[in-house]
Amino acid sequence: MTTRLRYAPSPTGFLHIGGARTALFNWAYARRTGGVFVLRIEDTDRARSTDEYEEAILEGMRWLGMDWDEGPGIGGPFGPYRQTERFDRYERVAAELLASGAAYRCFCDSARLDALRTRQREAGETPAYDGTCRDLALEEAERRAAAGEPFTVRFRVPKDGETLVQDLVCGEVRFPNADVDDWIMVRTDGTPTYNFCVVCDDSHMRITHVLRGEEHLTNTPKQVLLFEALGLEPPAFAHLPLMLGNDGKKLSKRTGDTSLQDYRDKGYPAAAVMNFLCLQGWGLDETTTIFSLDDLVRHFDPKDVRKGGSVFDPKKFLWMAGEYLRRESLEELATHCAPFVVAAGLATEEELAERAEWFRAVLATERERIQLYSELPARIAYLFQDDDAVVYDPKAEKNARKHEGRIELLETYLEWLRPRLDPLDVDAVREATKAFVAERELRFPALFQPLRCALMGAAGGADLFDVMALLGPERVERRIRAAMERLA
RNA sequence: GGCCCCAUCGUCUAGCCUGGCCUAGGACACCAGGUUUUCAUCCUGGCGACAGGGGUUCAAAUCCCCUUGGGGUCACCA
Repeated sequence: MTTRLRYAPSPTGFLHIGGARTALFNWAYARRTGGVFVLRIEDTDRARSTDEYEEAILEGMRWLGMDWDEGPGIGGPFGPYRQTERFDRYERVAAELLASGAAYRCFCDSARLDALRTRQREAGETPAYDGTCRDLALEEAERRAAAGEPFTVRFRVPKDGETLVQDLVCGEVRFPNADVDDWIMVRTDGTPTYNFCVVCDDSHMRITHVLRGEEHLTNTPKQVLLFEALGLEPPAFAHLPLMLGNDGKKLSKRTGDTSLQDYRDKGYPAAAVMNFLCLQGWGLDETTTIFSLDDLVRHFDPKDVRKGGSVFDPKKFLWMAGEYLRRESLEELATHCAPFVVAAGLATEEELAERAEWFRAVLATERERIQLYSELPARIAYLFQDDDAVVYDPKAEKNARKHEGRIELLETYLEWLRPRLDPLDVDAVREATKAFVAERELRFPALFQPLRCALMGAAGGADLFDVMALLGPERVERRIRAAMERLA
C-alpha cells in the first residue's frame, strides 16, 4: 500500500516554525516511502482565514524545499483540497451519522452551554456537555429542526469502554470514553468543525499516516471514535513533541520569533532552517548535526522521533546558519546577500550585477565573519563611504591613536606603498609590508592599527591587503591621507 | 482541577525497546590555550547530566512501581 501523508495548515497566520517542522516530517516520510504528499487547506474558520496567509504558507514550504503531489492549485483525485469547498461532503457524512444514531442534534444554545461550563468549573468539575439532548427522540429532534429551531450536531461518544490510540511516537495511549465529551461536529450555522472535517478528509483522501503536533493527542480519541462509527480504519498517528520557548512552554511570540518568515527576513539560509527544525525532536544518527534535505528523506522515520519536547535554542540556530552560509559558493552567497545590501541602500541591484566579480571578492573577505545574510551590509558599508569621511569606530580610532608617530609612519608607508598599488599583488605586498615593519623594529600594531582605521574605520575585520584590493589604489591613498589629518 | 504526554550536561541530543561494551558519547553555549596584522574562521583542552525513592537482577541510565517536576488539553478555534 502506498503511503499518503498530508500537511493541513489553517491559513489564519504565517507559517509557524512548529508547523514547518510538522510539514517537513510529513513530506520527508512521504518521499522516503515513495508515497504521496497532500496539502490540504483547513480554512473552515472563515473569519480568520485569508488568501494572503495561504499563499505565505505555501511560499514558506517551497522556500524550505518541499513540494506536494496533491493540493490546491494542482488538484488531485481526492479534491477539492480546501475545506470550504468540501461542505457538501461533510453534510452528507453528518446526515449519515445522524441517521445511524452515531450523532444527534443538540438544541442547547451557547448561553446555556456557557452557563453550564461556568457552573461545572466553579463546582470543581471537568467541563463537559451534560447530555440534555443526547436522548431526545429522533422524531422530536427532526420535528424541532424542521420547525426552524437552531441546532448543532454532536457526536455520541460511548459511555463505557476506552479508546485506544496507536501512536508511532508515544506508543499505545488509552482514553476512557467517559472522559471524552460529546463534541460538536456541525455548528448552528451548518459549518463543520475541525475534528469532523479532519476525519472526513483524512479518510476520503486515503491518508495513511498523520504526523502532527502533540497538542492534538487529546483530540485523537474523538477522531478514532468517528472513524470507527464510519466503519473505517484510522490512519497511523505520530504525535510530535512540542517545540518549547526558553520558558519551557509551547513556543509563542513572547519567547521569540515563531514565524518562518521572520527567519527568512533575518537572513537565515533555508537549508539551515530545515536542518535546525528537524533537530528539534529528531536526529539523523548518533553524531551528525549537519544534514541535508536529501539526508532527511533517506533516514526519516516517525518512530525515531523523541518523546520529550525541545527548547528552541536561538544560539545554536545562529551557529548553524553560519555553518550553512560558509558552505555556500560565492555565487550563491552573492545571490542571497544582494537583497540585503540593496535594502540597506548601499547599492542597487544593477550596480551589484555590474560589479559581480568585485562583489564576490567582497563576500570572500566577509563570509567567515557573518552568520546571517543580513549581517553583511553593516560590515561592508565602509566600502561605500566617502574616502574622507569613513566612519571611524571609537575602538578603532582609540587603537590607532595609541601609537606615537602614527602620522609619520602612515606617511612613510604610503610613500613606500604607492608604487606597489597598481597593479597590486596582495600576497607580495602583505609580505613586503611585514618586512617593512620589521626593518623599522616596530611592532605590527603600530602600523596595522592606524592603517586599519584609515581604510575601514573598524577595529577588526578582513585582511587589510584584501581590503586594499577591494578599494583600489586611488581610494587607498585618499583614505590614508585623510587619516593622516583625522588621526593627528 | 480531570484526562493525557514527558523526564540524560544550561540547551539540542546518543545510549533505553533487545540490562553488562557507559569511567554516559556528540553538538551549541561557556572557559582556557594555539594559529593570525586585527576580528572572525580553524585547531586543542576544560567545565558539565542519568530528577528522587523503592523494587527486579549477579548486574539498571536502560525493566517495574511510587513521588516530584515540567508540558499539553479540556470551545459552536484549528
